[in-house]
Amino acid sequence: MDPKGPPAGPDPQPRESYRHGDLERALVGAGFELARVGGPQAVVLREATRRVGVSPNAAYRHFTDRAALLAAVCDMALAALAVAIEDAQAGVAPSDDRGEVARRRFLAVGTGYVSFARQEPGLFRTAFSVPESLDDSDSPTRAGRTGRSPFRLLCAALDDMVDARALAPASRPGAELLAWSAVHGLAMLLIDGPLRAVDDATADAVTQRLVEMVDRGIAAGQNPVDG
Amino acid sequence: MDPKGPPAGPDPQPRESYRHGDLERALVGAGFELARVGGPQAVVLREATRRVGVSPNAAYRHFTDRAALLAAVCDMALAALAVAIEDAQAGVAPSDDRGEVARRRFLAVGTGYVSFARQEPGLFRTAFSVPESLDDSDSPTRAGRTGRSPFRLLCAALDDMVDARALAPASRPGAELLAWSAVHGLAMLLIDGPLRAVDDATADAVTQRLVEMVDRGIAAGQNPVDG
DNA sequence: TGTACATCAGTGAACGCGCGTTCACTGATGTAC
DNA sequence: TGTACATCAGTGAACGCGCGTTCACTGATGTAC
Repeated sequence: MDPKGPPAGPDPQPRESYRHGDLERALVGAGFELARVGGPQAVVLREATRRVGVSPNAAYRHFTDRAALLAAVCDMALAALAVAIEDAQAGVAPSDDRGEVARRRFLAVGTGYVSFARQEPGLFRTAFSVPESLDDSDSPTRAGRTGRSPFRLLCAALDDMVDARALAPASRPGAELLAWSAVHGLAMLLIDGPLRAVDDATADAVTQRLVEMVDRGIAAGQNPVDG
Repeated sequence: MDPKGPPAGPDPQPRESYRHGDLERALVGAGFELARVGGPQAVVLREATRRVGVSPNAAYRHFTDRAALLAAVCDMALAALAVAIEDAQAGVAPSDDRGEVARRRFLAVGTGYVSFARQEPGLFRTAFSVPESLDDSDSPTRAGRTGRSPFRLLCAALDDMVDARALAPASRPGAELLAWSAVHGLAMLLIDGPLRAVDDATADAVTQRLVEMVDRGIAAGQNPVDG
């Protein structure tokens, strides 16, 4: 509740709010909680300062404006998504069949993605609220434990499938966009759209079918994949 | 610019704004234009009344609050999307191969959907901004020329494929969700996401690949489709 | 056909709200001597 | 080790904005007699 900053002062009693210590990080954290509950719209500069116990204008020492704060929160949400994907991938059982492992790790990107969207819809919406190119998305602030952004995790999984001969090299270019579209669309329909009311079991079943559809359909038409 | 209402008055000069005639429709129309430019957030009640040339509170004669106006605009956006899909389907060349026609009409749902999203991103976002179940989406205000909502057009296209033996009956249940997810996700990535900067040719190519992926992948794994 | 009247779609003014942002300031901190 | 001082992260008050919404009202319209 009261995390000490790096310079561990010899001061036992709370120093009120003056000279906060790490206000920037605290504001991003407060914004992250706001985003978790209410999505990007809920990331209100004044409310973030209120929660940290600081006057509204103090935020301007660390962010040029509200958009800069939101961008920082967005990066944090992307990092949380990346961790969720990594966790899902970590659950893939090892096997001697290298191709099968690569395929399962690829499917885990999709299931982890959708499951994060369902568990943290506010963060998910926030992660995609700042319209920036995700091509240069390898900023460490947007990455998970392996230092990869969600997009890079997807690309790596596809590359591994090619390496393991579970996907024809001819099918690889652009495949990340197809897979991403499918999974992203399902996530949106589940959290904001007509499927937002379905129970977990149904959502899981649809997700499973979807990632299998992608797996089947991603192979280029004229080049059947060697299994 | 000055469309006469149904009761064609014998009054040649504009009657200013008093007794508007069809203020409800005019407000929805103004809201529609606002949504077209700026999405659901831009549907501001005061701005709509301003454009119609009426005092802000006049809107409350026809809508209980802003949310009601937005819902009406949302329905209109859904109807516009339905028309776009119908137009795309109308472009499918006739053929003796009934299965091929059914498949092409199915693919046209996807291409029409994505192309509408690209051409009218504000309306597209607005169409999905009001979180309501789309299962009961056959309200005429949300339908296109054939009286079907976008979701119903998709379902009908899939049903036709089954009828024409272009899709195995076992693959039909739930297929609409898989197809919709893929196409919806691509639309979102193209208008709000990392693909918003790509040129038309690239967008069309990715769209084409995506709908083909869906077409290939939608067949249930254990039941290969007879084609 | 003419008149009295109820209806109700509009007006004009005002409200409270919370926002983002700016201003001049204050006082604890760390450094140079 | 002690002191003067520059730095700069915070304060407190205020701004203008545009929003959604409510109030008491007004006056054109259509209807009953």
